[in-house]
Amino acid sequence: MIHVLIVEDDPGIAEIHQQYLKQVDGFSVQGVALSIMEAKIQLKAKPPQLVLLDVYLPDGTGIELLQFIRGEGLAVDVIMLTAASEASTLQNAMRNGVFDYILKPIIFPRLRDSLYKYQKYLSQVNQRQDIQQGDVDRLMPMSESNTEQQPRPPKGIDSVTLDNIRQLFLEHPSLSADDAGKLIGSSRTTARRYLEYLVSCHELVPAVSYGSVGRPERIYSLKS
Amino acid sequence: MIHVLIVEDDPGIAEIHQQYLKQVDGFSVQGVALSIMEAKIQLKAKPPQLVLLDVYLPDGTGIELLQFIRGEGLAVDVIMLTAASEASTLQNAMRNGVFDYILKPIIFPRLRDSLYKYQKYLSQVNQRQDIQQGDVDRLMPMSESNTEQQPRPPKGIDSVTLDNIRQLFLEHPSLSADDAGKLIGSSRTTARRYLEYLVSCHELVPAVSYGSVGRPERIYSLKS
DNA sequence: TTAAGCGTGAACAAAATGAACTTTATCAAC
DNA sequence: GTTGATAAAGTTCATTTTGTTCACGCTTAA
Repeated sequence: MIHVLIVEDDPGIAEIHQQYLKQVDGFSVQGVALSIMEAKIQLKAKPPQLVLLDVYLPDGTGIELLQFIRGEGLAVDVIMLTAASEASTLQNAMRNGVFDYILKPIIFPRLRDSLYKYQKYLSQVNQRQDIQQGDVDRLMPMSESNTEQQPRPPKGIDSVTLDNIRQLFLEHPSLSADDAGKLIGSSRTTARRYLEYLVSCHELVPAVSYGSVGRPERIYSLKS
Repeated sequence: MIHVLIVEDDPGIAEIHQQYLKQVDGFSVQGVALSIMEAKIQLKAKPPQLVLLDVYLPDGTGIELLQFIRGEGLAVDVIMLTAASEASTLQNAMRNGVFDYILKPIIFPRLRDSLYKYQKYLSQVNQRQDIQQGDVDRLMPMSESNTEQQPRPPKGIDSVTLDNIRQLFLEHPSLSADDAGKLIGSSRTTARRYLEYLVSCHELVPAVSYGSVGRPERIYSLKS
């Protein structure tokens, strides 16, 4: 049984997380902390194996608590559960060895997958005294299987063309299908296919631009 | 250019690592430290982006240095390069957010892959201000499927044919599979096999050339 | 001489693209 | 409101190239 501490300032959300955990075999909620102060007390009193950690807390950030845990050398793993979508926060969390980073709103299957992976990870680490490169590669962050596998784009989408389209938005904040086609040297049809694909991935958002007469133009921009 | 600090007590091994790094585009060795003390001084003086870190050092362990780096909150990533095969050391390293963990004896392709992955990771993190779950899953440790990857040895690749293909690019900046086949007197299929192999080695990069109608041509060029 | 291994390429199947075409959303004039 | 002109979106499918398969022949070892 893996004992979990939930650190989350909103009691309603904390309750939801607790309910989620109950639905996953092999995990039990050891406690709930509504602030960093409370979390520190509970961590000292009885270290759990795993902490579900929010970033925005009343008396500091989850990253600070994470650094505290690492500083104390506690044998505790951490899964971030947070609305913090800044790349720098993610990077900071990764530097401090979080096991996973899940963005709110929490979707249960995503959390469940992560918990199962943690379970598997623990059993594999505990099983062995000594390890080999193959074991490391299976367990480690950016190893082999993890990075190289990019979710294969569907048929009709070529990864090189897709990259070309993505690159455009580094320079141009917003584009029509016609513009994009001209810029990468393809037809409007092809550009449109990729732009719509990126919209379906939630990478781009479409807007409408009205001209003086005729059907309005569809303009694509980077999301948020 | 990514600046790297090598921390390794054996000067001979340190030299080998330095040679390896020189062979990988986009990395430069900023310094070599033979002890933890030396490493701390260099880290303070001029933090590198990446540290290649051994575990067994004369005045302490690499894990201690790693914890020092995290404690100081330095914006530094770490790849462990070590003979330490205890599971607990790996676990400790992971808790402190190492990017990779490579067991000695170091095999160059394994290190190179890791460096390329780090390069890719950096560019992806820097590219965005804000992130979405999909981005996290691509960048994070245990995300997505963790099934084993095929350790594909270069079977089907003949060293003489490979050299012929490589020679072509001294004269021609970019080629299609068809061109290459004609130039070395083989079929398109064979030329393609080698070109794709070189892409997977990061020696070549593919682009697409759109014609007036029909599937576009894949054009291969030397990397950067 | 036989067997096993491996690189090759002809033939085939699948995929990505764009010209031509159809549909749709807007504006302006009535 | 209705209608017509307009401009762009959205769709189709022939075309061109990629990507894959597998039998062949060449080499090597027993």
